[in-house]
Amino acid sequence: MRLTTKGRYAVTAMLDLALHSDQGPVSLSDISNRQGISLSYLEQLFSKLRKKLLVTSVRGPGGGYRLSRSNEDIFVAQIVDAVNESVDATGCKGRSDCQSGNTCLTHHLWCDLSDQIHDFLSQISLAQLVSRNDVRQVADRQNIESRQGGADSHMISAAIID
Amino acid sequence: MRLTTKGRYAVTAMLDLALHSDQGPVSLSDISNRQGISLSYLEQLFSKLRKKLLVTSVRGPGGGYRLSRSNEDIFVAQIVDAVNESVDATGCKGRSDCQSGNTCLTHHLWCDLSDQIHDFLSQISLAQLVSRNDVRQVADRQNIESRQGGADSHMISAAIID
DNA sequence: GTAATAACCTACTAAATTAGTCGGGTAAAT
DNA sequence: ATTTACCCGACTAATTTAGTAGGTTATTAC
Repeated sequence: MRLTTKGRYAVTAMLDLALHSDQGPVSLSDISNRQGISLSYLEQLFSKLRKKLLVTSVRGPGGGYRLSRSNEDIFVAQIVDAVNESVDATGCKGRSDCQSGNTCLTHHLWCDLSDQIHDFLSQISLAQLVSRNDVRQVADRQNIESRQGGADSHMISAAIID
Repeated sequence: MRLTTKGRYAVTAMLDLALHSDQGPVSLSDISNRQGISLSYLEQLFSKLRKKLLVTSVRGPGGGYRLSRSNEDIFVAQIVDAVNESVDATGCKGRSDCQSGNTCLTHHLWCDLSDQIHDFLSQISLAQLVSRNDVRQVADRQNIESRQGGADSHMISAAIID
């Protein structure tokens, strides 16, 4: 089971895309600025997201990425699966060969847990996240920050206050 | 969020302990043989389990480890917490400082997921696992194997068959 | 057509973590 | 006294993460 920044970044970036989808294609440098994620790293993640048909790209000036389908039809589990290989909690990827060829004592427990996590993340769509209050609040803050010049501008103000 | 072999080994070992608790203290070398986990690695894990008061130790010949309380009062979440630091899915460990001091866009989502996982694993006791059919079947196989001489004896038989 | 933009691609790298190993101790039973 | 088995710290190889670097290709604006 691995859920690290890779999966978290991917979901955050996709949510950013969903939040700004009314403004035409969103460039990775915009996402990088707003979310504080390295541009090159985003490129790697979006390469995978594109191959899994979650986004489409538009090249050239004014280009960027778009969600390949509606907000409501993209689920967190799909995004995490696209960049992590899976949210599998077993060590044997469900093959039941965890103890040198045989099923280990706790195999079924980890299968149950995997199902639990997958079900949970499969039920949450980008549309649901967009409409959440906590998400809207953070998004509003980020929009103000990025208009003032970059994701870390609050750090500078903090330094000035000090 | 990390759930790797460390946590899985710990739960497997604790379940082995629960399954053989009627036979007095269980030595780590017994667990190592039955479960195919390195002895030195088990020692590290049990050092943490002991510090978290999940097991008690008996030194000297015939010694080993015992569960510190009843089957029914030890839960999978406690075991995983004892060896991993936590099953937290956020990157900021709940501190809400995920984006250079501020809350990141998906912070609350990962909090919800963490709660979900923790609730699930908190409800499963060792006693419940011991009474599961899938666990009993694997345990029976392991008992036969270990009487025949080690956890990997089936590998040898397989080699002979080849 | 040229310059700018931004996607696309491959390869490399530093840091962290995992999953161990190794070599010694120390307490208790025979 | 010797064996058993817990206890402890340091070390290590392999893997993964997170990010960098340096380019190429497609598209738009001038």
